[in-house]
Amino acid sequence: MDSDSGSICSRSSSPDLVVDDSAGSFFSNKMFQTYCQENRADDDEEAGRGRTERCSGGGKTKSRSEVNNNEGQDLRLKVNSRERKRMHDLNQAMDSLREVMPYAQGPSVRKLSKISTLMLARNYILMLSSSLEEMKKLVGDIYGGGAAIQSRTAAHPAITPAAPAAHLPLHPLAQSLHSLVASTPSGLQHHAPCPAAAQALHSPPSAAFLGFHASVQGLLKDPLHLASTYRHFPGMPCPCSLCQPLPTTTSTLHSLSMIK
DNA sequence: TAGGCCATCTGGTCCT
DNA sequence: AGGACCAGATGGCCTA
Repeated sequence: MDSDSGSICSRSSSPDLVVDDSAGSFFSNKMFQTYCQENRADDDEEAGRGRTERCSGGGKTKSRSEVNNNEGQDLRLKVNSRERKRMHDLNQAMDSLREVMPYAQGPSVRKLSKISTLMLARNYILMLSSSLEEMKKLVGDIYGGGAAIQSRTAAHPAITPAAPAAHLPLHPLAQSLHSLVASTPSGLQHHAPCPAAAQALHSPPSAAFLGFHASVQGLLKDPLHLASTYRHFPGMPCPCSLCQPLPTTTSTLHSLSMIK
């Protein structure tokens, strides 16, 4: 009935957002489409009837007030439908964000709440950023002196720049990266409760190098109850609030203040 | 049963 | 004027 209702699930208000329909998020796409098909008609009709009296002219000529009433009603329905669709788009975006977050996804794991998803994503980005910075430093340390490497390779032709790791002790970050690369997709299934088991699974040097402080972790509260729903990847830095690095920078201080 | 989370409606504000 | 965005209110569902 509503002219707008047919397009509820079809268009995204954010054109640059790509949502993968094949991905198996909880309330994304399939469930939502089913929901739309089942409730579309009822929603719009009930929404109108529930709040504003519907004028049933019964085929007779409608008075001006009735026409205005119907127009206002239609407008209200259209606005409601748009708002509903906007929120659905927002939820789809939230689902697509959940899909790329490092937490267990499946029928047996409860979906992250919106606030948890956002805060987890923020912590994850911060963690990746710091890891990237550390990696840059590491690369700078290893390859920084190009001349030094040249002279080294000249003195020892067997040592090539392509294979420095074979002769240098692995940096802790490199170790953690190795474990990252080595983790298979099946390894992406979380299996360790936070944070003690995660600490046991992390190789101690890499965990320490990435700034995870178990003694402090134990003291931190988890206001979002992430620990109950969030499980950790083996060998992977954890972005959850329990495993956050110490607030040594202003950004992390901000993150802590954001956690209330 | 209380509290958390969510979907929806609604009115207001801002922008094009 | 119409649409997007936002926040408050409300009610339903689920879990501890």
